Amino acid sequence: MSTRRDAVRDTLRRSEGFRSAQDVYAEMRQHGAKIGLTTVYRALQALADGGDVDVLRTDDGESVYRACASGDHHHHLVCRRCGHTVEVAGPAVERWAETVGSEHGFTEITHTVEVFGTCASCSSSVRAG
Amino acid sequence: MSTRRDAVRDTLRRSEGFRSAQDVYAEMRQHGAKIGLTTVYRALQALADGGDVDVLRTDDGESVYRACASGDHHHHLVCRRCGHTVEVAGPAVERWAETVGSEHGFTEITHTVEVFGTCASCSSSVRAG
DNA sequence: GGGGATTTTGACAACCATTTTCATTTTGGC
DNA sequence: GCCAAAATGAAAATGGTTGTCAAAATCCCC
Repeated sequence: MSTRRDAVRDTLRRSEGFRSAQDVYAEMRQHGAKIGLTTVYRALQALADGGDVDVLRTDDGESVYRACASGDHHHHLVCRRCGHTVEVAGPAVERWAETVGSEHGFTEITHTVEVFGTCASCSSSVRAG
Repeated sequence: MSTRRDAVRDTLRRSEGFRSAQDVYAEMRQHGAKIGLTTVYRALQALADGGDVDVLRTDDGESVYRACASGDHHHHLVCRRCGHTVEVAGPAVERWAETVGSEHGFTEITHTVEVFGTCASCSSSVRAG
């Protein structure tokens, strides 16, 4: 009985980058899906809790979601113009975080790492335009 | 005429970790300062724009501010229990972000890195309590 | 299938940090 | 002192997100 949740996940999978709850809702409605905003929020949360999608916060405080290919721990390289996202691994960063944390006596160390930039196609279209 | 702004900065300096705008406002009022919430927000923004304070977002979307000792680029090791914060440098991370970005054709690369953990005194008080 | 308990759904209201508005106060220049 | 420009702050607006609660769908045991 998770038709709705599956629909939300599918919508997310079809997207290249991170999408907000409101985005997902609008897109689903546009495609004729009969679903409420509340349910989209709940589905997104459940998906995030279950580790099926990754969440991050934009600079203006919106939560954005993405169905990632890898279930393993990874980070994101996000185009700040078009939102195109590449999943990247960073073993060096993992080790660094762990080291710097324990050097200062911290335990149960976690970290957030996101890399932003302008992707190749966006920088060429800027030059062209 | 930046008495207010200076007062906000001073309040921030007296804090160990990151504080929200509402925190700063409440504390200033408690100490008898005559200042409005709007002004605290404005001062915090100006300070952040000028690079005098660092900003980050909590998991629940609140913006929190900190007057950092170093004006240079650095990251934070934050205790998730008491908020105690240590400024850390990560040259390896800087290089990694730059490398991973250009490998994928991205330019104008920036990054956000935060490390969370439980600090020594918090983990010992948990064991004791 | 039937019936009742349980879960899911979604329209709407409530929340709450943050921003905007706008009238008042303060400041700086002369 | 006087005026224009900037700063201030109380109150209202904003907007993403969450809570409420009644209706609808689903499950489960018979």
